[in-house]
Amino acid sequence: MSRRADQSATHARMQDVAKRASVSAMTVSRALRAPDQVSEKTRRRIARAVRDVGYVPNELAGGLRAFNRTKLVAAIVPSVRNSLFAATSHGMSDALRARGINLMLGDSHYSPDEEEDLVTAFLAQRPCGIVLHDVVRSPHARKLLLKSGIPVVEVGDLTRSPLDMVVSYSNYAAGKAMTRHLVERGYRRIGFASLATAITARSAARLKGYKAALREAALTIDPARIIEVEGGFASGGAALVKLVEAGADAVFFAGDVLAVGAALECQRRGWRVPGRVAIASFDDHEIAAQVSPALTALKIPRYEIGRRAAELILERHSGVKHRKPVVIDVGFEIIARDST
Amino acid sequence: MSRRADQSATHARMQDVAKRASVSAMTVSRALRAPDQVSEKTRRRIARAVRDVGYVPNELAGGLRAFNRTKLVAAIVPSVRNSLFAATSHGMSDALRARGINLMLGDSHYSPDEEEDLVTAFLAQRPCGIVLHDVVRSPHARKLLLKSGIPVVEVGDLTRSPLDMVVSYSNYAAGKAMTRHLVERGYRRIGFASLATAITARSAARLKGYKAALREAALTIDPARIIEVEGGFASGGAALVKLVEAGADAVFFAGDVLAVGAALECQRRGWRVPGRVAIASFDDHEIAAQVSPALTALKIPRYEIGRRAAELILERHSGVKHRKPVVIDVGFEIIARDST
DNA sequence: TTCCGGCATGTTATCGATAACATGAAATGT
DNA sequence: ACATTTCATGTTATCGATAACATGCCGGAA
Repeated sequence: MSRRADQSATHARMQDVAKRASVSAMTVSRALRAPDQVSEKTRRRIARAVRDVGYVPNELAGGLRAFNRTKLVAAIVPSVRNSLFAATSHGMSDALRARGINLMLGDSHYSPDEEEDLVTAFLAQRPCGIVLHDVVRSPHARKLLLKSGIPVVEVGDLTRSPLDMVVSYSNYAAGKAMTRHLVERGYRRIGFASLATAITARSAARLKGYKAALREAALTIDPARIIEVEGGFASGGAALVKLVEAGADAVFFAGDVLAVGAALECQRRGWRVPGRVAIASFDDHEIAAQVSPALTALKIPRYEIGRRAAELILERHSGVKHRKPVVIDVGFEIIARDST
Repeated sequence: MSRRADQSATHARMQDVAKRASVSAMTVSRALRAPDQVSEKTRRRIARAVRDVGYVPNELAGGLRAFNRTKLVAAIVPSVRNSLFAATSHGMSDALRARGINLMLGDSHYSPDEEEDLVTAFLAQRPCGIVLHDVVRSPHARKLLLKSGIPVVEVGDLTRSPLDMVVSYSNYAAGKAMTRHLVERGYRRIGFASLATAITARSAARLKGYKAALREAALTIDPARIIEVEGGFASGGAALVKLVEAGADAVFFAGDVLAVGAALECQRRGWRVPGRVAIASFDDHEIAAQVSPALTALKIPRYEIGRRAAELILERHSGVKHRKPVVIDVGFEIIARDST
């Protein structure tokens, strides 16, 4: 009896397929990866043997020998619960599946420590690419990523000096553009609500854009009209109330689903939007167009970002030498609706 | 010069660390995985060498030799965009990270073909566990999963005969319970809207529950008051209008975010809820409590499901022999709010 | 006929880590 | 003091596939 007595709970090996098809393992390997190098007849025999034994290639072994890589792209998001990242992941996944590459997904919970752990854990799996949905703060993690030689794409914000490549819109420009939009509509006491700027660099960039637009319009920047809150619908409602009490005639919600929460709060209170207060949203969630009034929002091409990021990784793999650093600005768009 | 001339774009190997610390590779291996087998002094020397060269273990090689598995759990969801699956993934991820295990995520787009491809692709990576968010329809995929000997957890619906293990609530029982709730509140012409029952077995089970409850209450089942729609807010609104026109005095939305969309539609039209029509939601999204009126909904412990699924996989790995089949019912709860 | 070249297939070495076994020194027991 | 265990470490073989090289066969050019 062979060393493989415990047949039941084990995968068939290429060797098993080979024996069944009366060829060598190498021929099986070729039949699967380079069918044109194998004669029609043996190829058919092998295909049958593969099905008969239920053979599933071992990418662990194959990847190790062939390029010391798996056919997986690692993605690290600050929070899997956030549907924005889901859209980007979706774009990546679509672009990668065509090439037989799958996704490894990790959640850093907005923590630099967890981010560093994840980077290490993922690098250990030898992915063929890495996508980071936020700026990498840990210096050690940056060092490891650089050293790895693996294509890295950052998609959180449009930095000028990416680790390797970046695909994004500019949070600064977007924050500025939307604020300018509010100024143009005649609002003068514009409030700003976002997630904690200390933990997400994106929020900080948006805030800078907001301030720049106000300065440009010679409006005063009132700290009482700038607040940071947790994510979530309820939180948006609370923020709105606070800002209106601070005298805001419009509020720019630069985070998560805050704006929708604010709009719902207004409905409950019977506040007219605009009129009592205008509302602008950073992200164009499907629901932003459904509440009444429909919300003015920034449309960020999230899916597109994922797709382009994946394509960059694939290009790098097929030997394209990018002129570094690679910085791709996908832009954004303001969808003016009834809330401003 | 060694075969490793191209230092820049390559990972350091255990051998490199070993040389630097003047020990054998095996000692490095032990220092990392079983530190108590290595003396304090050499352990420190190795730790320093690891940092100096920026060594990241190669799980490809390690996994191959040690157990022919990676430290990854594969999860297949029908759609990554759906935040319900995000909650479950989150629960899994939290439970797994503590053991250094990460997540591989695939999106089947509700297609059995893609599901089969994904199962194959994931099995090829030799994950240490698999979680399926839907019933596996492809017989070939089922065969492969069984043969693999890898712990498999299904979390889509509470089937009596899982492939291996199942952690879920009963879609049938939930559909029945919510319908009964509506009956008890006095509604007699209860409509039902869900995603296509042909493509998601879950929807079909919910529909059966709905019908059973009506039969139990001796109410007629009117096909004109049962419709299938696409997911999304807008879609829910359209469904509501259609069902009200068909004479419904209450609608049970058994899918995605349909109920919220319906509530928003009522706001736009100025329809009183309840009064003109009552609305019940299958899932207790955060937003269901935020719209006015707040929606009656089923609370499904999504996070909990993910956590328990992960724990089952971990148990299996630490040698626990479950008495198969393993069926865990996590139950559900009806949160009665103002919409019914 | 002879020789060369392409085609289908086989053989061997290897990817990087680790299980299994081996070794030598220090510690312990009697 | 000697046998025996314990502990820290080293050596060798191996996981399963594939790169690199080798072989043998057949057909056409010379």
